[in-house]
Amino acid sequence: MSEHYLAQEIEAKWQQRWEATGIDAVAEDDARESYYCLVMFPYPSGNLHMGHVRNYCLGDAVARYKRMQGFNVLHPIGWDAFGLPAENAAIKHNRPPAEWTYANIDQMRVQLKGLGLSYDWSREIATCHPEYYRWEQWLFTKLMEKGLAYQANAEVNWCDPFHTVLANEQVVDGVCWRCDTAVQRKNLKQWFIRITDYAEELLADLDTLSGWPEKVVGMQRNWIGKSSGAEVSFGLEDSDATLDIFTTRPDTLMGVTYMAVAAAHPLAKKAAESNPQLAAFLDECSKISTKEADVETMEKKGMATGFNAIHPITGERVPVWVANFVLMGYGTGAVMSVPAHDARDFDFAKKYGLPIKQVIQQIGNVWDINAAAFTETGLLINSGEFDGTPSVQAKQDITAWLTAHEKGEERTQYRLRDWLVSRQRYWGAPIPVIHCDDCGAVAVQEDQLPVELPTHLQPTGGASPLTNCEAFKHADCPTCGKAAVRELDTFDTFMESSWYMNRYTSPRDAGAMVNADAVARWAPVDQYIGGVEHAVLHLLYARFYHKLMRDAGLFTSEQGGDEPFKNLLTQGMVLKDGTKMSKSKGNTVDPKAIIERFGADTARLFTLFAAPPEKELEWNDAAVEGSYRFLKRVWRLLEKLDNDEGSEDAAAVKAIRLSIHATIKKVTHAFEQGFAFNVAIAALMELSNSLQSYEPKGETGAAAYREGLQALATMLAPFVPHFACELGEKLGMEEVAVISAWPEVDEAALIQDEITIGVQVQGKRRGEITIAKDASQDDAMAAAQADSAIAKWLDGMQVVKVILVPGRLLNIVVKPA
RNA sequence: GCCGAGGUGGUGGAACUGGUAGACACAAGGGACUUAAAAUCCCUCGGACGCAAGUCUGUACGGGUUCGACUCCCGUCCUCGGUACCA
Repeated sequence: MSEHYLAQEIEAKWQQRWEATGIDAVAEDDARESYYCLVMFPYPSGNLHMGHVRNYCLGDAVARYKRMQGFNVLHPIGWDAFGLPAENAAIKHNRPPAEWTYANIDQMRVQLKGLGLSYDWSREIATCHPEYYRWEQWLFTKLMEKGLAYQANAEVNWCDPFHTVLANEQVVDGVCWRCDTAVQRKNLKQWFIRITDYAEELLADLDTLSGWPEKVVGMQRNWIGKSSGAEVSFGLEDSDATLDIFTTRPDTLMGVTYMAVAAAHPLAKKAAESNPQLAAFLDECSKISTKEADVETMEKKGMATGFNAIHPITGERVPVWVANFVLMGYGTGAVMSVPAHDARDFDFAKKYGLPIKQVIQQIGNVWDINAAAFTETGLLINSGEFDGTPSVQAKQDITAWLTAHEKGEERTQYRLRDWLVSRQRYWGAPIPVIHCDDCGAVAVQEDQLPVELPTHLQPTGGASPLTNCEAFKHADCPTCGKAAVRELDTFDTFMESSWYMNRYTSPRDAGAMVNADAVARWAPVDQYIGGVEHAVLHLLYARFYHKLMRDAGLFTSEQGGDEPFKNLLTQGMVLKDGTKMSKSKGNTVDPKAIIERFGADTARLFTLFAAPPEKELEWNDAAVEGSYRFLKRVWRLLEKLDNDEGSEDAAAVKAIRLSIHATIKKVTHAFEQGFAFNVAIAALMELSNSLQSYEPKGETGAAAYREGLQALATMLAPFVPHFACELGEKLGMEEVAVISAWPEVDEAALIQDEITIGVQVQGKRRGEITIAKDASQDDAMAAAQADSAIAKWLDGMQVVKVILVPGRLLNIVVKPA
């Protein structure tokens, strides 16, 4: 038996066999317990990149392991097929995005199959199919009925030369990526979904997500950003209008020395009418991108409007300024400024010579208020009747005062904003609305769905081609029948990726968005796996959408749960040269080359071995070959399979069986606790090394060797399924990657009579001793004293304390006698 | 800026609940086999001193807690991800 390991041949053989037997398709009537393993579906960019490979190898390892544990595993795949890159490619190659997208899907499907991933291909979906997005349109019309979808104005990045809206990604250093022109803010009427109505539930249910990484739960909690404070109404001099603001620090209200409003605030616009300098400043403010990072890191600037607000308690006049960091649409577009107790207000006041009035005194210390803002809590000063009150109490007292005088009230505020779902783009799902001059925005009726996107249009880089597509544009008003026009915006692609996990449970259902029985059978997803970059947006929208679907009556809490993903594994990025591998950075590694050279199993093994799943993986071409060499070494273990010459060696058999079963325990633990596959594979390598140096002697010796090889083949199956199946076949086993059961630990094999532990003196390692497994502290101490290497450190010393950590070490604390 | 994560040999990483730092690999160097090469096998491999035995030192940096700290606490620096129109 000296055949070579021929990866390509083996992989083709097993892939054909799996496809022919349809082994990965799940049956609804299967009696086994259900398990739903989901990987984040890919955007069909055309080529599988290493991030995909990592994601899908992790998912496949989990799915295969669960199958081997006896579960009926749903493991589906599909395509997140709408999006900006298709439009960019369409412009570049002068062919419609649909053509490009479908060609990419075909290409990537072949690549995925080449990796030997155990997907149920009969459930494949693509979000650009009308049969898919029609249900998203349907749900949107239901949300309109409930008032959960609405229209409002919002600012976008506008490129004037191209006459188009720019995505944040297309704004580089404040200018358009293609023409280098400074972007402008433009106010457009857009569609929103009221995710803020669900803020409280989205926040509360985070506590139920025990199977999620704490960091993701924390990030979502911060993103939702619940804060309590007060809404305060400032008067306006010579006007009946008020200037309303929200503050989390009503205790600092007496320290307000100016107000700041957004450039787009009506008050700012009004002031600019008679002030050309201010008008120029507002124009300057409109040339900042809408990215939060840009807004927060730019130089803070402002200008007085000439208007004055009236302080609600003192009645004093407070100047109103325009500030470039205050944004219209976040809250009321106005803030109160307390330079003494807010770092940003402090810097702004210093810059423009505005007064700084300290109203909170640090307890037990004198704070130099001219050096820095004091942003913690303390005792009130300079606050009239509130003097001497602690901050916490003052928050309540001042809010109560405002409430009593009808100048404010207690309020809870969320950082979370409503979800803006309309995009001024072509390659997306049409928003199912018709605009009628008489009836306004009317939802398309259910029997008229889907509103199909014309797929033949060619984007030009300017306005969406839908705006010129007469055939699409015109429709009759569903209410009055008059000629009207369709909504020409399309949905944010996060809409499609927010509910695909539920659609997979009944992907071909033509009569409903999801089938409640199928949801009951599979949902929620038992294990979701995807990139950590989705920790907030995608994962928050999907949680929200799941609740929307539940509340639309598509399934009940009992059937589908209140949360879509029970357990979450956020894999780290695949990096090259220390930065995210991405097409736009041109630092991608093509998995194809690795598969062609070493085979899919080597590619799979390496991506799982090179780093723990949740950590970033720094790509290293040279290290891949090591994984290949490991497979070859395992392969050669077959050569000793039928050896049994020599006389039985009970000690060697005991040692190898200990090694086998300790490995089973370790690898199983990796699957059950946190998916440390890199450590699991290292353990399998150690077992392989042990088997390599082991000499099978006699009948029991050969039997132990076979046991070890079979365990190795079985445990390799989730990682390198083709290799494991071939190895298993040569060992006379059933198809290990699909049928065989996961090996069980023989506890008897793990029992050791003697163990070796380290010995420390003063916490420093000075030697080791071999003692009985259950030796007492005195026995261990005696053994240590009998060891000359250790004894010399005890010479002339008095033992103060002895610490025995069972199975680990002995630490002897001494002092000079 | 804000939120989150991370920093351990030349490299990727391991180290259980605070308990022998560097498992398992990669790279490198040396050797065996070979006419030669590939493949394979064996040895060395954090740093300093030392012929060696060994001793000291070492987990980004500075402090602290502890019999004992990569692990816990305080502070600093750096890198990466997200930051609502990339997906």
